[in-house]
Amino acid sequence: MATYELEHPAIEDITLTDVLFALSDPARLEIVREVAAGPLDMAACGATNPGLPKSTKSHLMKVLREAGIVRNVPNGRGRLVSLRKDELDVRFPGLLDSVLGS
Amino acid sequence: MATYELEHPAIEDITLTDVLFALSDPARLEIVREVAAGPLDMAACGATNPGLPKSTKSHLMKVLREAGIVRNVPNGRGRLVSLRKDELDVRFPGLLDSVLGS
DNA sequence: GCCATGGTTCGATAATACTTGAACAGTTGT
DNA sequence: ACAACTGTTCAAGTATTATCGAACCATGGC
Repeated sequence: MATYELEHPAIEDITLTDVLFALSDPARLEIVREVAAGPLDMAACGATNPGLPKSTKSHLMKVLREAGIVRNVPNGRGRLVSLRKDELDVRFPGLLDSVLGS
Repeated sequence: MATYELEHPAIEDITLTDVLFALSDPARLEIVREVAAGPLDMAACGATNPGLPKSTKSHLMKVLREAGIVRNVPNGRGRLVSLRKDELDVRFPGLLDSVLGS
C-alpha cells in the first residue's frame, strides 16, 4: 500500500500548553535536544536510552509529534525525525531557544 | 503557633522539566499570567475561575510553588503570591518571557 | 476567648498518562 | 514472493495526577 504518513498538527493548531507538556518529560526533552542539531533517523536517536523498548520510543515520539514539536516522515525502511523549529519560532518566539539553552 | 511558612525549593534545585510541567496546565498557566503583573493576594487571583473549589486552587498553587515558579508567603489572614521572576530569569534565561509572551 | 475568614492537608475517587509485549504494516533486498 | 528490518498500533496493567468535600490550622477583629 501507499507509504503511510503520520498526522501532524497545523502550526496554528499547536497549543502552548501541549508543547510545554511534551517538553516536560526528560526522555522526550532529550530526544528534542538530539534532533535540534539536525534531522535524525529514528533508529539513531535515543542513544542515551539504549534499552528502551521500541513501542515506548514510538509513543514518546507520538507525543512530540502530536504536540507539533517534531516532524516524522517515512525515510526508506525507517523514519526521519526533525524539529519543527522554524514554525515553532514563529508561533512561540524564543521558546525553543530558551528551553534548549537551559 | 508560629506563622507557618511553606517550603520553597532553592533556585539551584529547580529543574527545567518540573517548571515546564507546572506551566503545561492551562489553569496554572493562567495563574502565572495573573501574578506576572505583580504580587497578588491568593484570594484575588484565579478571577477567571470563579467557581474553583479552594482545595483545588490550593493544589494548583502547590504545584507552582514546588516547581519553583511562585513564592507564597503569609500575608495577614491570607497569602501573597508572587512570581520568582528574577531567580527564574537567571536559572532559565528567556524562558518565562517567551512563555508569557506567547 | 471566640468567631469569621482564608488556606492547607487529608482521603477517596476519577481521569490521564506511561510502559511494554504482541500483532500488524511498509520498505528493502534477494 | 519471501524474509529481514523499522516502526506503529493495540490492549492491558501500572502509575501518576487531578478533583473536591471535610477536617483542620493560623490570623485578625471583636
